[in-house]
Amino acid sequence: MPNNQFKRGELYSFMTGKASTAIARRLQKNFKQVGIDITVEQWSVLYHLWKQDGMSQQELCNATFRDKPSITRLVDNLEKQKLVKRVASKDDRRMNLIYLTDEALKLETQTLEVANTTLNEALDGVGPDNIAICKEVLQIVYDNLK
Amino acid sequence: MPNNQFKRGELYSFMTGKASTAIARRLQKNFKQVGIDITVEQWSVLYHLWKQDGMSQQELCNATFRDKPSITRLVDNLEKQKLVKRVASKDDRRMNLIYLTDEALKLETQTLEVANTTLNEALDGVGPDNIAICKEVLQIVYDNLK
DNA sequence: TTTGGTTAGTTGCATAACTAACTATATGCC
DNA sequence: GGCATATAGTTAGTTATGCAACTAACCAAA
Repeated sequence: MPNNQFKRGELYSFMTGKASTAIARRLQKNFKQVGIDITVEQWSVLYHLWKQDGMSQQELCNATFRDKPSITRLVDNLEKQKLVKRVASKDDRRMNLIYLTDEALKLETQTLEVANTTLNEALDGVGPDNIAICKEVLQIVYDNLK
Repeated sequence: MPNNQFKRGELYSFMTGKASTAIARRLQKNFKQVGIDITVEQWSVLYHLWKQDGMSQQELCNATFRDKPSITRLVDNLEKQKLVKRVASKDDRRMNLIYLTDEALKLETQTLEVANTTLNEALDGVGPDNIAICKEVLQIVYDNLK
C-alpha cells in the first residue's frame, strides 16, 4: 500500500535527480579548475581504493553501485591514465586486484578538499539538522531500491 | 566560509547520487515491465511536453537541466519513435517547436502511474515530514549550483 | 545595408551507462 | 576425474552526457 501520494508536479525532481546531477557537474568543474584531470566517475572508483587498496573489480561494482562492464571500462581508463594497475589474483585467477599507483595516491588529499568545497557550495544555507535528515532519507531510498 | 565540514565517509553518497541512480534504474525497470518502451531521459522530456506542448528545444534544455546537444539527440530519438514532431517556428525560423504525437499523448497517464508507484517503492518507510525536508534540501542544492 | 554580436540548433569526439552475450576460471556433486 | 553450474571479467551495441566547434537565423548599431 502506498504510504505517499504525489501530485504530478512533485514527482519530477525526485525522479530525475537534478540535485545530484548539479553536484556531479560542479565537482567535475571544480576538479578541472584546479588541474585535476579525472572524471567524477573515476574519482568514485579511486575513492574506494584510497580506503582499501587492491579491491577486485566485483568489489568495486558493489561499492560504487555500478555494473561490471562499467567498472571494466572505468578501470581501463584509469589504467590508461596510469592511476591504477590490474594485478591478477594468485588465489583466484579470474579476479583482477586493482592497485593504486603513486600518482593516484597523491591525488587523495587534493580531491577530498575539492569534494569538500563542492559540497559546501551545494549545501550553503542548509542547516545541519536538515542535512542529516536528507542523508537519512536518501539512504533509505537507496536501501529500498538497491 | 564553509558552513559544514564533512568527514570523509560522509562525502561519498552525496557526491555520487546513489539514491537518484537507484530511482532512475527502478523507474526504467518498471517502465519496461508494463511494456512502455522509452528511456527515463526520454520520459523527462515528454513530462514537460505533457504540461506544455510545443516547447522549443531551448525551453526543454532549461526545463530538464540538460545541455543543447543532449536535447537535440533526445528529440532525435523521440522523433524516430514517432513520439514527437519537430516543427519549425514561423516567428523565428531558428527555433524548433516540439509537438507530441497522439501516441505520446496516450502515454501520459500510464507513465505517471508507473512513476508514482516507483516513488512509493523508493520512499517506503519515510515519513511525510522528512520527505518534505529532503525535497527542500535538494531544491536548495539545485538552486545553489545551477 | 552591412557588420558584428547573439541565439537556436546540430555535429563530432570522448566518457559513461545498461543489456546481453561471451570467455575463462573455479567449485561442487556424481 | 568429469560434468554442470556459478563467478569474474570482457566485448558489442544502443543510449546518454559534456565540451567544443560549427551553421543558420536574428538583431542592433553604424
